[in-house]
Amino acid sequence: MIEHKRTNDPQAVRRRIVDAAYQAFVTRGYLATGMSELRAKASVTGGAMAHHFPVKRELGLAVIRDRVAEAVQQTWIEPLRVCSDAPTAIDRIFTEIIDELSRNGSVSGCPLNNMAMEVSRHDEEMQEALGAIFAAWEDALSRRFQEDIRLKRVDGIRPDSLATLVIAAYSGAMAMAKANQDTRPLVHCQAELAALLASKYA
Amino acid sequence: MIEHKRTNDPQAVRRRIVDAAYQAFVTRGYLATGMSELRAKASVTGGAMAHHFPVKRELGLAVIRDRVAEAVQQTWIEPLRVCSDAPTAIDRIFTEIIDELSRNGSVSGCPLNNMAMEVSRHDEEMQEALGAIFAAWEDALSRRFQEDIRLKRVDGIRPDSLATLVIAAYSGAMAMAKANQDTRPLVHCQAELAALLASKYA
DNA sequence: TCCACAACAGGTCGATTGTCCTGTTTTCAA
DNA sequence: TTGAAAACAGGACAATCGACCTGTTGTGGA
Repeated sequence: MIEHKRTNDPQAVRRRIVDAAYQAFVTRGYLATGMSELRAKASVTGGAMAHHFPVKRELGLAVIRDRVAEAVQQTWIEPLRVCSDAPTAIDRIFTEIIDELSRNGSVSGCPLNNMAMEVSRHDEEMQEALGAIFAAWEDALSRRFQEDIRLKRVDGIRPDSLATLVIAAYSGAMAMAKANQDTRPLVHCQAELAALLASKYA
Repeated sequence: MIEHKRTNDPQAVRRRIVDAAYQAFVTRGYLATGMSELRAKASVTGGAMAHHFPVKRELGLAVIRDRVAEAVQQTWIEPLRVCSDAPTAIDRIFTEIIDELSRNGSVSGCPLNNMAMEVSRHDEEMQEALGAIFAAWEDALSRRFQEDIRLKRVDGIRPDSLATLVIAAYSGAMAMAKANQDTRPLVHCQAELAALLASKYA
């Protein structure tokens, strides 16, 4: 008799599945990733997968709520909080991303944007979850601009629309970089945004 | 005996297929659209479909080269040519798009961006075709800025990176608008880009 | 006129998709 | 200690995917 040792660690199994799904969804895409592929990557059986995520939708929602939101939080919202002002944070974030992309050699795109582009039209609940992350992102950036205004670091800007422009430029540049595997769009946008903000900040 | 009248108009059949595929690919997505769905939409049989497009890849390539390239040409490159200067063209293009989206009530996103985000990582040939369209777009915009410099309408700008920023902002705003079905990101970016360009143009 | 081939009809094919099933093992509360 | 439910194993399931098949009809050149 072969002794089949079961791990029976539901939290760890769930984490393995969501980790594998997050990595696969943002690199290969939600639709392009099959459940069997995820089972293999996460080293879980069909039974375990079905227990934690009976349908693919729920796995997608878990990835969005747990991982994508966290990624935006760490790469954008947190740096915005700790840096001295918005332009410094934005410039640092771009540099960070460009360096990381140069290091591993391939551009997989912005996780939030990737998911949003693919699934938002198909699933209302995912659309809401993704929209909430976009809103939080814009809100954090807009509030940072407002704080800079309050601290007399800048004048004559519209925090809301400027925040939208920065996010749009970042997302768009990421999309272009992903499309032809080239970091140049990000470098260009970093330079232009820096120049734009420098002209506003004294 | 039922008389089955055959149309036998290969060009029209091909056009029907590519039209249906273009519309489906940019609204529902390339992977999410099945061949059977396209057969129904284009009202063609499996035989006709197999004759014109034996594999789905070729249909995707045809859509990119015939329709997506044409869409970018008409919505961006042509207006850039006929308007008095770049800022005017950009502002008009944004207004046009926003109006169109408000009219039909839903945002399906930028055709080029939609296709690029989904398939560029999976297929090298499609990536090249999409990259060429992006390059032509950037080139047209950059050349327009250069011409404005030559005509002494503007000074102290970097045409290349500014062109990248405009395209990235547009693509990103479209993605955000698509994600939560709201034209506001486009309106914000239009305003910010207009302000940015106005400060550069005398 | 005839024939080779393009154009099309209509159905079939294996592979893969996401989902779900029946058992077995572990956990935890009573 | 016992029983119920959670956690997991391993495979089966129908549906759908893209691809491709054989046959028929139209077309244009020799």
